[in-house]
Order: sequence, then C-alpha cells, then structure tokens
Amino acid sequence: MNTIIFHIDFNSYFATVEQQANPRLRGKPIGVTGGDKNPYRSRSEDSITLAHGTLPSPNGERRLERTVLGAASVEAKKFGVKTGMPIWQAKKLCPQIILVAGDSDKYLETTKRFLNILKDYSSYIEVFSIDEVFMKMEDYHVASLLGMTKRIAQEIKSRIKIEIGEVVTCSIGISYNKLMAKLAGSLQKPDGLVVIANQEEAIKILDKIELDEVCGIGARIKSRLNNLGVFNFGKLRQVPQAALLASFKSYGQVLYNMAQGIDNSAVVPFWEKEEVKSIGHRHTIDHDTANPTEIKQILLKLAELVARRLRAKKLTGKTVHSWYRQAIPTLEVGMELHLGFEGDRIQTTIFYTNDGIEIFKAAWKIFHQIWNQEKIRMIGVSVSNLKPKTPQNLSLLPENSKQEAILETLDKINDKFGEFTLQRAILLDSIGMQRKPNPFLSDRRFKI
DNA sequence: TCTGGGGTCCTAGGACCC
DNA sequence: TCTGGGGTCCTAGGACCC
Repeated sequence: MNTIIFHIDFNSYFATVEQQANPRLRGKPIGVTGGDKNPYRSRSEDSITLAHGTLPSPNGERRLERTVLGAASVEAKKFGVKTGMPIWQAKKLCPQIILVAGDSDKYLETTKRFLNILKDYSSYIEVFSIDEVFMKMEDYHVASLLGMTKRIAQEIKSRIKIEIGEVVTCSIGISYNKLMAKLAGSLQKPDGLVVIANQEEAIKILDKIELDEVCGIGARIKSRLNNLGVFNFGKLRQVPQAALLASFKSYGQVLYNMAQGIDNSAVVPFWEKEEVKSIGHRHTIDHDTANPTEIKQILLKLAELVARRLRAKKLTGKTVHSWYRQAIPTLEVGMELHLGFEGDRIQTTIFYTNDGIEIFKAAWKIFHQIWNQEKIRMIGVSVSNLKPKTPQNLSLLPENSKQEAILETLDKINDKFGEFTLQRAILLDSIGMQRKPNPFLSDRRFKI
C-alpha cells in the first residue's frame, strides 16, 4: 500500500457512552432519544431517563412518538431496533427498551478524548462525524508501517478501552483509500478490525455485498441501478463507463470507480476543512397543523436559533431557505413500498444578515409561495451563502451597532442556558488542537 | 395512529454583465 | 442595429451522509 488510511467508527456510540456512564444500563436494550438541549423538548420528556427512575409523562410520551432513536445498544439491536428508527417502532419490536435522553456534552467530551488518543498516531485526521474519523498515515511512515497496521489498530482499541471505557468500542477499517477503509470498517461490528490490503481484495469483497452497503449508494441510486439491470458490483463493473456517464452524469464516474475499488478523494485534515456552508434548523411539530399563527411562531423561533448560531460564529448569510413537509404521507414506490412525506423547499437571496427577524421575514415570505394552506408536520429554515461578518457589511450605522449590542446580550443569556449546536468546527476547536495554516487553501481560493 | 435533525455536493437553466 | 461567448449569480431540484 502506498497509502494507509484508517477508518474508525464507534459502535452504537451514544448508547455505549450512556452505558459506560451508568452501569445500570449495561447489558440492557437501550435507545438514546433526541438531544437534551432541543429547545422544543419539554422538561417532562427529560424525565424518561431511567437514571432518574421516573416514568414518562403522557405528554412527553406523545411527543416522542414522532422522534427517532439517535442510537440503539447492541442488546436492542438484537430485537431489530436500529439507529434512526421511530420510537413507536422500536417499542413494538422491543417493548422493554429503556429510553435515555441524549446528552450531547457527554458525547462531545468523549470524542475529544478519543481524538487526543489518535493525535499520537497521525495529524491527518478527518472528522467525518461525532463518532467517525478517517486517519491517513504520514507518507514518510508508510514504508515502515507496512505489516504493522493491525498492531497499531489494536493498540488504539486497547487505549480506548483503558482511557475511555470498556463498554465503548469501535470498529476499525484499514485500506488504501477512504472508500475501502470505510467499507472495511463496516464489515465487522461491533469491535471489528478488517484490512482490505489491495484492489484485488477489494473487488472480491465488493462482489459479496449489496450495492447500498458502500458509502455513496443510497436507496435512489440503488433503485436506478436496479432499473438498469444492475444488482451487484460484478454487474456494475460490466457496464460501460459511457453508459454510466449517460445515466448518472458525473456521478457515473464515481460509480464506475467504486465498482473497482477506486476512490481518489483525499483525507481532509481538520485544519484544512473549510468553514460551514450553511446553518439551519428544522422541527417536526408534535401534531399536524395548518394554523398560520402557530407555523409563524415556530418559524420565528427557528430563525432566531439560526441567527444565534451565525452570530456565535461571527458569520452573516444572504440566502434564506425555507421548507416543509406535508402531514399526509404518500406511498413511495421503489423496490419496496414505504411511506414518505412530501414537501417542498424554496430559497431567496436577501442581504448579508445574522438577524433572526430578517431571516424570519424572508423565510415566512417565501414559505407562503410554496404552502397551499395544507396541514404540515415539519418546517425548517436555513441560511447559506455565508461570509464572515466584517465592518463593511454590518454596523455602519449607529443604530445597527445598538441593535448588535442587544443581540449580543441576548446571546449571552442564551449561552447560559445553552442548546445543542454541534458543529464540526466547534468540535475541533474544543479538542484543543491548534489550527495550522494551510498554504494551499489561500491559493485555491484566489486562483483565477 | 405512520421516519428527526444536522449537514454536504452536484446540475440545469435563466438573468445579467461585459 | 438585432447578436457571440465567457463568466457569475441565482433558483430549483436531486441525491447522499451520520
């Protein structure tokens, strides 16, 4: 291998962290529900935590029916419960499931400790999500590392056991590119360790798995491939490149490469990651509604949350998106029948702002263009086209400064009470690693 | 009484500028 | 004097990830 990439993925992350923290939960089927910091979550819902020994209130119970599990423990998975499954369904499969309200700070803290372990092995760490990273071994190490990769992986695993906890396990996949490393990591769970050493091995493995087991093929692409008569990677490999390009445009090339275990994407270390591209919030209402006043209130609240996060990152944005999901489910016909909720989205461009009222005004205005008074179940707002706040685009007028001062005060108050605002950059800043300047980034930005 | 909420990237077509 | 072509911005929409 010229390149050695590790993919490290925690198993049932939130669930194992909870079991680690609370021995009473160990060995039991548990499901972790939505964020504790969700501003829409009532106090009564928090009371479902077993640790508190209380029962859910009828109100909390009803609200939870519309949310999904953020994680399920191995014990719960034995019943068929999966991450992302609606709570009502999880309960049907496993009536004794213990629901635990998520604690985002705890998970972030654990991730920080984990990344600190990894720092000892490479600085090329790409944080893919709160429980998943890619790590590229430094090029000058590769030759000396050949044959040692498994030992390093085992060392990382045992350090996690010692430094983080025995219950928290991870699966490690090692390969010559990101795609295959991720695939390798998914082959053995929990606590797995799989190496895909070369392309030859990769193809053998690809021929044994389903199309959608590879990152990048979801339900839609899979179904479109099936319609072309492609049901596995062996068959995909026989499809001429031109035919894939014709059907999937540029993504056809990705699929073509995928079938051969090729992936040219780079491990992007955290210090090269660009800033966020958009910030948004959406909310599924606990009942369907067509009441404009109610919808307006929710939209305003969401816009304020978005604005607050923009200000916290010293950003402004000028494109406002608004979207919703209608209440009546529709049957989607794919490989199998399933219920879907149709919706619509719309966007508009205003001026650079991070003021919740301005964002709300734009979102409410465009929402009306797509909403035909039907009952809805979900509504969302987000802002993209972001740029750092500079004196040029804000605070030119004294009254604006005053406005900002008020906003800042509000932010401080909100900060005190907090909410779940997990962001990759926040995560990275908080692990105490210094952001190294990237000499290539500025070039890329200003190249003509 | 029936799937959350946070994001990412890509493409096409129209408007507009020079 | 009746239209080329490059570039950029904007909107809509499709698809994916955890």
